[in-house]
Amino acid sequence: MSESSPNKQPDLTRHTLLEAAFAEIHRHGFQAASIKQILTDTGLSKGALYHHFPDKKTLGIAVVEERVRPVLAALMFEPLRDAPEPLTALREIIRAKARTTDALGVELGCPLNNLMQEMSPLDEDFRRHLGELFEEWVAAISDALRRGKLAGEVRGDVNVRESALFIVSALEGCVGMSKNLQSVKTFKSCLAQLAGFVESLRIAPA
Amino acid sequence: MSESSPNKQPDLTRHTLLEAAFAEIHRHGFQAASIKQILTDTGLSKGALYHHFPDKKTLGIAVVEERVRPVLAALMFEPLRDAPEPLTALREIIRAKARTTDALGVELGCPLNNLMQEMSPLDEDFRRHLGELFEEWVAAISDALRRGKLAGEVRGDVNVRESALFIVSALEGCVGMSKNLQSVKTFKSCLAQLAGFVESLRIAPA
Amino acid sequence: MSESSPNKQPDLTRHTLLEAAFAEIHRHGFQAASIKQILTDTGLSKGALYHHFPDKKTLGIAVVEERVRPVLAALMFEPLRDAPEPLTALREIIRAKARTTDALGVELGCPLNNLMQEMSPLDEDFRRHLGELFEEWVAAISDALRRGKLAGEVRGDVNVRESALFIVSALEGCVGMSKNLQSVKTFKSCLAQLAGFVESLRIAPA
Amino acid sequence: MSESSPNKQPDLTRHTLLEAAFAEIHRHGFQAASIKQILTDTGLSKGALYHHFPDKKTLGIAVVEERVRPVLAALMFEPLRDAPEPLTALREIIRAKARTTDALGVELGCPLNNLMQEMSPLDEDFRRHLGELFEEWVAAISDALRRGKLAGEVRGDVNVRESALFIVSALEGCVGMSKNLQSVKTFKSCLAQLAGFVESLRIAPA
DNA sequence: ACCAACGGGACAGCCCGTTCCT
DNA sequence: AGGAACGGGCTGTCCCGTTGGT
Repeated sequence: MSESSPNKQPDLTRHTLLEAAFAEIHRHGFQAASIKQILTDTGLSKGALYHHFPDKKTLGIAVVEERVRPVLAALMFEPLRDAPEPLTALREIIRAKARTTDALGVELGCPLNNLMQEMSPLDEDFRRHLGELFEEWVAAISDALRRGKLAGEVRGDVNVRESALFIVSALEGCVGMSKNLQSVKTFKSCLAQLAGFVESLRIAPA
Repeated sequence: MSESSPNKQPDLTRHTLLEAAFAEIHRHGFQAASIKQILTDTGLSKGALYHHFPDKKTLGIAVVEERVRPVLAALMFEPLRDAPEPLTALREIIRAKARTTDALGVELGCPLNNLMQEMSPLDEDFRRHLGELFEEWVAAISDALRRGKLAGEVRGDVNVRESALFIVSALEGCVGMSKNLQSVKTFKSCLAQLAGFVESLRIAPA
Repeated sequence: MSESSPNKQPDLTRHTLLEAAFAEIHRHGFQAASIKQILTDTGLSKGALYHHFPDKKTLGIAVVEERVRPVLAALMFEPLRDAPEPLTALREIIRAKARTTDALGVELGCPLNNLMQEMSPLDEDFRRHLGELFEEWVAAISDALRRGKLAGEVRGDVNVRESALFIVSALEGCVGMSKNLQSVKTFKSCLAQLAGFVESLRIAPA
Repeated sequence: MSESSPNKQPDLTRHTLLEAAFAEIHRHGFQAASIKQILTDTGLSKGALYHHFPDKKTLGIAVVEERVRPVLAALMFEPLRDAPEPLTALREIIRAKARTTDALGVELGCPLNNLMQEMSPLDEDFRRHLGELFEEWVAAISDALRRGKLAGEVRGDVNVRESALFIVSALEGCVGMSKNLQSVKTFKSCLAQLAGFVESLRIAPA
């Protein structure tokens, strides 16, 4: 007790900032994201923000690591980790994505993809962090396909790494396309094609 | 004080501005593109630019219409127009893209895709112009697949529109992915997968 | 014949410019008046304007001399010139002003007054031209009062010059006040008071 | 890089800005008032100003409310408030105004009147704030005249509201006129006429 | 007499980061 | 830990005037 006036929950403040920064960046991109807007949204002040993050760039990278990564992991990596039928699991993830995406999701697109598109050519640090996350994603799918082969689910002639790369690329392409067309419907039909591609990797049932 | 003299080739000035604006936008995105930089690059003045374009946005849209569109048409639309074997032509376009793309092309990505990712959620006018161009692209491929069906080149059960959408989406996804990874090699292997998908639409040879 | 392409009616062009400049200055003041807007309104180009007027300031002074002065003379000076009963004529001018002024007249105020308020402290040339016009006005009323004295219409103890100054000042004050309040009604009641003041200069009827 | 230190007296900074803005606006009008000049005059920075006022317009209105209004109240409203002989007090205010006005006062005119002339037709917010202040002034004089009637100082047939309107209008007209002619002398003789008008409202002494 | 093209400067708005204080 | 005050720079817009041509 009698800890003086400062906030007792610095972690909460940090979390609040991260969340608002994520939303602002998601909406406007990193460069156009306004520090002032984040502050207004949170009701905090410059002092709070610059106490937790030395500058805007560090904040941005923290958003990637602490906000984007966990969500991606929960949605894309975990479900594949121990799936007994990895290929089927992958297909179901894609179908789930198609089902759960709504107008807002289509409007703003994938945060990871947005940031990569914008920042990769501009800043090496951003590129490294984003690239690592992307590689993890590809690796998760590669692993799934590899395990699928061992389980007799995936065709033996499939190039695991290249297929995984293509799947992620095509998925991001579908998100981007639907963002531009602002159409949930085309997003779903596009993902259906991707699910078809995934199925084409399966060993034909006797 | 002004020692200048009116240009006899205003169209050239306009073209010069468009070209420099394209390069600047391609490198930094539209919002971060600097008018001043464009002026420095071209050696022209504020007055010159303001004479040809009322504001930055109009300049940006002019870049889309007068600089991005023609290139895209030449590379992607024209070769499909009268091809006797449309599916093969499409596959060759993809392969050609893979061959001709170098480090710079990978570094900056596809101008159309970049602009769509950045501007579609922010500005309705941009979205409309970019969306139209995108739709033309999809239509060009749809037509090709349709003609391929009539020519007995494409399988009858192929959903023409959906396939075309997916092909363009995946292509843009591949470009974006390689931009992020800054890797020409992965770009090519990713396009190879796409070429494989295209081939999967072909009627199996007897 | 065969006079080549230039406009056959340069005076018309000049007049057109003067008229548009008057309107633009009336609406926004001299400094905020936009050359470009005048050009847009007239459909003419920079070349035309700068052929007839060396710069914006000269244009502004020409508006005063060639557009404001004649109107003021017709409305305020002429009716007093040869009036047999000058004081009554003056009162009638004020009443006529009250009758004929509508919402638009109240909205923008008196062009002469507006320009004097804005430009007198800023530019000596403007001040001189506007001051001369103002003095003419005062002189016209002074003359009327003087002639009214000789005709036994105006009291002998009236300070002719001071009264004239006050009448013009109060008139401009009424215009300005009503412009601010955007009220035609108060303009009229204010002018009624002024008419009352003018009447107070009359010799009391026996 | 910044070697600055936060001010301990933010109110002083705000006051300084307001004062400099008042002077700049008084001299050049609102639209032509230069933010940069205000900053130079005060030795403050863009950031300081932007911290206290969101934009130029807000600054301008704050000048009206916090700088113009109090002065006007002290000079024009207060002396009338509890005066036992309101009409005499009003006359004395006018005479005092004539005595205390010097070349500078004549050169720049009345801040309230200047702003009303310039901004009323251009901006509704300005018009509202300025109009309210103006109405307060008219109300102060109306009250005085009304109380004068009760005290047997003012004639019973005087239209209180209209007379008050006219007095303020004529006063502003006199200020404007003298500003244009840059003449202190004519200002005083003009005010003398106004004082005469005020006296004409008095009940003739038995 | 009139025009398109262009020069160059100024302005308000906005932004990110820093410093002192509590 | 958090807040208010402030620095200083940059951007797009816009504007007035000039020049070679027709």
